[in-house]
Amino acid sequence: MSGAAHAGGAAAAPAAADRPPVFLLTGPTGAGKTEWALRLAQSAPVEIISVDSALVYRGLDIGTAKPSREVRARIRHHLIDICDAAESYSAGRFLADALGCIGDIHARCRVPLLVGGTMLYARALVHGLAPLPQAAPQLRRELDARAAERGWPALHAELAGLDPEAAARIAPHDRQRIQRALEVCYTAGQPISRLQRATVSPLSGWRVRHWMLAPRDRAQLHARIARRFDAMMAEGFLDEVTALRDRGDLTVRHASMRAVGYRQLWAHLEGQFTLEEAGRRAVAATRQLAKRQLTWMRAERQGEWLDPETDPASLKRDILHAQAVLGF
RNA sequence: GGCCAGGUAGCUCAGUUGGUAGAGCAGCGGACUGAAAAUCCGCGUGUCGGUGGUUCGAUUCCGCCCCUGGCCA
Repeated sequence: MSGAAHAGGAAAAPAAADRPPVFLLTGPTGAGKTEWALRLAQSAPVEIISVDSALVYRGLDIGTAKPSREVRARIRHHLIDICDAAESYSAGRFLADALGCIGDIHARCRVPLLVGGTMLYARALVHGLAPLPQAAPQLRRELDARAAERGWPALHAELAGLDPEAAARIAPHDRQRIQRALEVCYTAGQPISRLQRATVSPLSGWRVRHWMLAPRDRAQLHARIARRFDAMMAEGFLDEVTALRDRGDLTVRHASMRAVGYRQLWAHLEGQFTLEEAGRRAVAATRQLAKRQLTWMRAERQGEWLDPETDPASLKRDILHAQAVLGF
């Protein structure tokens, strides 16, 4: 794994102030992360690395609120449009990609600013990811078939026999985690719970500043989410989803088409409900996503809460100060 | 104006043969190690439209009033 080079013990790491700097900006969807990061990037020597599981897909632009080509031409962005919508990106790929980008940016004597709301990715970056086997599509299909016949609780019971520790913390109906745990047990020949103990933080050798952007109250965030969805529809979100569906090779099972908004508009195109109903559901799903993101954020003790009203320019000095370290 | 059907949680509705009520959705809290914008776990007090009456007791039965929809004038 490419992160191994940076995963050395803390004893070997240089003093905190001398470590290469990495900035991370997370927040719930609709909090204004992109806008805030761009304003900071106007005046500071940063390059942005997207921490977002949907921005990686080409063709998902309007519904993901992807920064425009013009903006990206002005300020360098990474990990956007790197996959086809039929591909399946992953936390593991993200970690390897992000670490690669960070190294490149440092080599240019610039400061990496990681921005996004995919909290699993952000956690993988800050707290690490165990060296686990990749997804095994064929095995997943087999497990799906068995679950369809016997139900997920039966597979959960099977997991309890192989890896009691993992089974104890996974709910009997949590199909995704049961499937993953069994997949790892079968392909690695070891329980996932044991392999996970080998997790190390890839950023321990670097100096991480983690900002968490969130509006003061939830109602404000909900209002922004509703407004943003209306704006997306006005920009042609439905046409975007129609075009993706017309490709013919995508289904609701693809990760890209499970994204908030895409999934609901797709269902509308399938005739499952009216456009109005699809819109209501899409907005509700977005609010639920924001709530889950806030749960991750509250659990993250190493982040600094940042009010959206904070002027990004006021943090420019922190970036410049950090950049000076790279000169050594 | 007359007749009929409704008015119960933020929304859509169920229910109580009279002992003050519960589903789905929404919302809120939580979990989270290669699908994560995913997946899963937990949380249900609301003048049962208003008001009078019958009753030990009314959201439930009766009267009147208000509101909504439909039909008839």
